[in-house]
Amino acid sequence: MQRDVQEFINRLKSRGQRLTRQRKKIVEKVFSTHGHFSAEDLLGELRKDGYRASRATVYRTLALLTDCNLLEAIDFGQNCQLYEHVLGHRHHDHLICMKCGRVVEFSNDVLENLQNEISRSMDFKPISHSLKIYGICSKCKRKR
Amino acid sequence: MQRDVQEFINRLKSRGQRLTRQRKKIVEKVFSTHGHFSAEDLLGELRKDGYRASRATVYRTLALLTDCNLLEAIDFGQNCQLYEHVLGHRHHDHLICMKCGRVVEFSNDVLENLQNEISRSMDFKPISHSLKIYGICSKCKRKR
DNA sequence: TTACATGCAAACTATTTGCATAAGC
DNA sequence: GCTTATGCAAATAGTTTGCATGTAA
Repeated sequence: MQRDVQEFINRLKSRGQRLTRQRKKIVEKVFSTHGHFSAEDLLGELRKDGYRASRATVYRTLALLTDCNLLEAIDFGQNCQLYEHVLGHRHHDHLICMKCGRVVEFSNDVLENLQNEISRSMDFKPISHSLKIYGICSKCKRKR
Repeated sequence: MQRDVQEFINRLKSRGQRLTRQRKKIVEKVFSTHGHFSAEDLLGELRKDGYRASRATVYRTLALLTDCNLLEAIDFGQNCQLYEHVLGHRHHDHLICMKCGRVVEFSNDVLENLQNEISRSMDFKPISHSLKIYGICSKCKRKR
């Protein structure tokens, strides 16, 4: 958390951009939150703290953090853009429960390597990827 | 193409729904088009043919086709919902060029099996998945 | 002091919906 | 003729933008 905030300040400086009151508050909130969150979630959290930042500034700051590679934007489809921390979190993919919406992370090196191999065999230079497996999570399976 | 249209008619009937002039025209266009297309692309194609169907009907018919499992809706992120045929097309994943936007399909059984294994090892019942690998395609690599 | 950031409200994009009218079966 | 589908225009949701004003450095 402190490290992320510090890193944000560094990257802002190196870009000649400013650390405003709003950015500071937003970034602190972003990095004290865990898991995936949306712009609207974040705005709600800020308001709950009695802090009012404009919706536009929240969106602009999320874009800035993504651009600085401190946040990753993950598209969970149709108007569902979520964000997650980058620093200290290795790359992972997602299992998404179609019943309860729960998102579970996983990572697997064999899978990563295989994807790279496949890409190369198609003369394609892989840079990043997104894998989402949809199905039924353990809790929901048991409920049936 | 004829098979898809026929299948659509069958599924409509079994649902007690009607084959309207608009649906017929839209479905013919959908299945004579290859590759990925958006609702707006489709509407444009229809208009180019001098045929005017309302935007609402195009959206409603695409949803119907998806519901009938004749089309698959693939989310290419942020306001980029594309569709592709299902019948006669085995499951595949996508390589997406970050330079030119070209989309190349691939499929790999080892990859599929591995995903299923991983899911099971996490007590998750996989139903479907979406894998997109972003990078630079062969043409764009050569251009550099 | 001056360039950059904010807040507001309006614009935008893709999509959905309510309702009167049209048309399959 | 009854019920489903269409077309329109308005609504929606999430996000972006123009511009006057505020503020960090």
